[in-house]
Amino acid sequence: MTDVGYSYLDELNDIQRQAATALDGPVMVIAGPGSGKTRVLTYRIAHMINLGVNPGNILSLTFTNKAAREMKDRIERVVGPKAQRVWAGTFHSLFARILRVEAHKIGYPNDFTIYDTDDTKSVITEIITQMNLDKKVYAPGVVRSRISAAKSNLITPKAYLANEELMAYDKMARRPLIHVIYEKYAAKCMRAGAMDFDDLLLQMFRLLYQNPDQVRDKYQMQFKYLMVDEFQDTNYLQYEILKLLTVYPGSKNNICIVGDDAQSIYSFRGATIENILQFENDFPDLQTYKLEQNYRSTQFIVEAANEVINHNKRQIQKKIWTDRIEGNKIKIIKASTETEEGKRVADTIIEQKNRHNLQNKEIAILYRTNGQSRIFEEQLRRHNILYRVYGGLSFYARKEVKDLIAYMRLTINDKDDEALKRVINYPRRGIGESTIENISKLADDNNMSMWEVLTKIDFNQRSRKSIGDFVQLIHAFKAKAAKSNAYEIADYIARNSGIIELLKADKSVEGLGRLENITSLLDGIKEFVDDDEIQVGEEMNTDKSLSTFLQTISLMTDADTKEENPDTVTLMSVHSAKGLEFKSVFVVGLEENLFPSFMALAEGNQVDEERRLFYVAITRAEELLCLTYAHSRYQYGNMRFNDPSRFLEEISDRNLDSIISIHKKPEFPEPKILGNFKPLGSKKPMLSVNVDDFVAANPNDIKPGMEVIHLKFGQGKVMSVDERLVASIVFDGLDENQEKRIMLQFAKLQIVT
DNA sequence: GGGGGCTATGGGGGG
DNA sequence: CATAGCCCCC
Repeated sequence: MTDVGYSYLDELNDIQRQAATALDGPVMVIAGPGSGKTRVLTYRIAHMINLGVNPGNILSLTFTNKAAREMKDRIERVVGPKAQRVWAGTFHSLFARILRVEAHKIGYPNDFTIYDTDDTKSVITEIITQMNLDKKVYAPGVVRSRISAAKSNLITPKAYLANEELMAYDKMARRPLIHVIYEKYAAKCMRAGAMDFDDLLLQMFRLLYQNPDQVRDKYQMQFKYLMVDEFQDTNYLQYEILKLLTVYPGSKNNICIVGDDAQSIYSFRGATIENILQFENDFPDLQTYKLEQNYRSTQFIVEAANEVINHNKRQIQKKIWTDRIEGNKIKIIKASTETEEGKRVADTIIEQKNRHNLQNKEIAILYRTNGQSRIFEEQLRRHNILYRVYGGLSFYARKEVKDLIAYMRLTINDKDDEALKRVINYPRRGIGESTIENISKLADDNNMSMWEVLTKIDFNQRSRKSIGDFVQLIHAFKAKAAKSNAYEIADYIARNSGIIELLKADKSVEGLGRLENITSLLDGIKEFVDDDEIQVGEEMNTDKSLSTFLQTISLMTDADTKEENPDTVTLMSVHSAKGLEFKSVFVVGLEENLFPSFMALAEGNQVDEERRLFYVAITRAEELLCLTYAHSRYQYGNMRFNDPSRFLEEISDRNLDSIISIHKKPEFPEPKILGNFKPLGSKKPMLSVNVDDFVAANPNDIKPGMEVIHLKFGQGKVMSVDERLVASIVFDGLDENQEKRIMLQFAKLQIVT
C-alpha cells in the first residue's frame, strides 16, 4: 500500500491501519479503552469514500447522535462535504427516519408518535386497572421492562405465552398475566399509531422481514457497508436487523463491528455479549483485529484498570498497555459524610485547576446514580465553578413542555390516546376522570381511538358541551396545521389551547419559569423552521414539518443538546460517560451498596457488570484520577454506613497515592457574587440587522462573489454555491475564515452588491 | 370535580 | 429524603 495521497493513514499504528483498510467481508475490531477506536472508524469510512464508495451506501451505527455528528465532522476533514451523506446515527434515530417513509407498509401512519417511557407506563397502568389487577404486584415499571425485554428478544405475546421459562418466572413472581398485558399493550400502541423505543427496532425488523421484495431488497442494496460501534451493547433484536441487512444470497457481508466486551454495561436493557460470540459463529471467515495500545491514559491509570478488570473471569483475551509516562498516582479521598465528600471534591478541583492549569471542561465528576449530583452541584456553586449536569430532567421532560407537545402530537396524529388524555382536561374544561375513563373504555370496546369516540359517539348532556368544545378546538388546530409551518402551528396551539393564559395567571417564580419554558420551546421550533444553516457534522435537513420536529426531540438526550458555555465541569452518570474522556476524573460514591449498587449485590452475578462499569469510569481519565467515598450518607431518609467499595481494594498500592486522612477544613466563605451562573436555555443575542429594510432575494439570484446580508449573521461574502443550492458564505462579524453553509431554499439573504 | 395536606414507600443505569 | 397516591373537604 502506497502512502502517497493517503496521509490520514499515517496517523494510525499498524494494527489500526489494518483494521481501517480491511473493507471487504466481515470484520471484528476489539478495541480497548482509549485505543483510537473512533479514529479507526472515521478513517475507515474516509478510506472507503476515497476508494470510490458512495457515502450514501455506508451505514454507521453509533451509540449517541453526538458521536455520529462528530464522526461525520472528522470524515469531512478528509474527504470533504460529501461525508455528510453517510448514514450515521443511533439505531433508534436512523430507523425512525426510515420508518417515517415506510411505516404505512406495516400498518402505522408515517406520522407515527413516539411514546416515551412515561407514555408507556401510563398505557400499561390503564390496562392493569382495566384488568382489575393489583398495582402493587403488577408494578407498571416492572411490567414495562418485561415487555421491553421480550421485544428486545423478538418474543411476540404469543411466543411469550409459549415460553416456559418466562411464564415460570412470572408465575413465581405472582404475575402470570404479563403476557396478556403485553398483548393488549401492543394492540393499543398500534391503534394509537404509536411506537415506543423498542418498537423503533422491532417495527424496523418487521418492515424488513415482512417485505422481502419491495423494502428489504432496497435497503440491502443501499447499505452496502455496515459499521457498528459499541457492539457489546447491542441486543438480540438489533443484531437480527443487522443480519437482515447483511446476510442474503450474493452478499459481500461487508459488516464491521467494533466493541469491547470489558465495557459492556447495558445488559439491563437487553444488551448481550453473546452477540460478539454469535458474530464469530455467523461469520466464520471474519478478520479480527485487537487494539490494545491505550493512548489516552498515563501508566498508573492503565495498570489500575487492568487490575480491576482482571477480577472478571469471562473475557476476551487481551492486554491493554500504554507507553505514556507513569503520571500521577491515583488519589483516594475518604470522607466522613456525603457533604464532606462534595466539599473535598470541590476543593481538589480548585487545587488541580491551580496546580495543573486545568480548565473546567477538562474535569468530570462521575457517579453511579443521578441522584448523587445534588451535593456536588451545591459545592461547585459555592466555589463559583461552572458546571453542567447531564442526564437529569431534560427540557422536554418538563410538565408544561410535555403538555404543549401533547397538543401538537394530537394535532399531527389524532389517534395518539396518551396525548389526548394529557390535554383533554388541561386546562380544565370540565371533562372529569370518570368521563375520560368512559371514553377510554368505549375506545377499547369499539376498537377505535379515543378521538374517534369523541367525534362519533354522542355523550350525555353534561359532558356534551365541553367535549364538543374540545373537539372543535382540535379541529381548529388541524385546520391550522394543514396550511402553516411548524412554528405557526405551535404558536397558534400555545395561544389557543389556554396553556399560556393559565401559566400567565400563576405569578410565582415557578410559574414564571414554566412560562419561560413554553417560550423557549416555541423559540426552539422557530429556530428549527428558520434554520437555513448546515452545521458542521449535520446533514442537509429540508424536512421542517412539525411531525419531524416532534420525532427529533423524542430521540434527543441532553448529551445531544448544545452547550452554550463550553467551559463547564461535567457531572454525569458513569453510563453516560461511555466513550468520553477527560484530563481529570473524579469517580465518587465508591461504597458497597452504591457502587456496586445494592440491586446488583442482591441479584447476584451482576457484580461483574458493576465492575465493568467501574472499569469504564476509571478509563475515562487521561492524567488525573481521584476516587472518593463517604463513611456515612443519607439514603432514603436515614443515615447509612457503608463499607468502602470492594473495587477500591482491587487496585494495588503501587498505583495509589497514600491515603489522605480526614481533616476538617474551615467553611468556605459564602461568595458575594453568584451572578455569572447562568441557567441553561437562555439565548445568545443575535447580530442586529435592520429588519424593516430587509428584502430577501430569490435563491437563484445568489451567485459567488456577491456581498449579502443574513438576518442572523450579518454581512458576508458568498464564496460558492453548489448544485443543491447550498452557499458557502464568509461573514464579516464571525471569527477567522469560518465559512457557514447556508441552504438557499430557506435562506433570508439580501443582496448588497 | 378539584385542590390541599398527609402518609407510605421507593430504593439504577437509558433510547 | 423525595414524591406518588390517597383521603377528605370544599
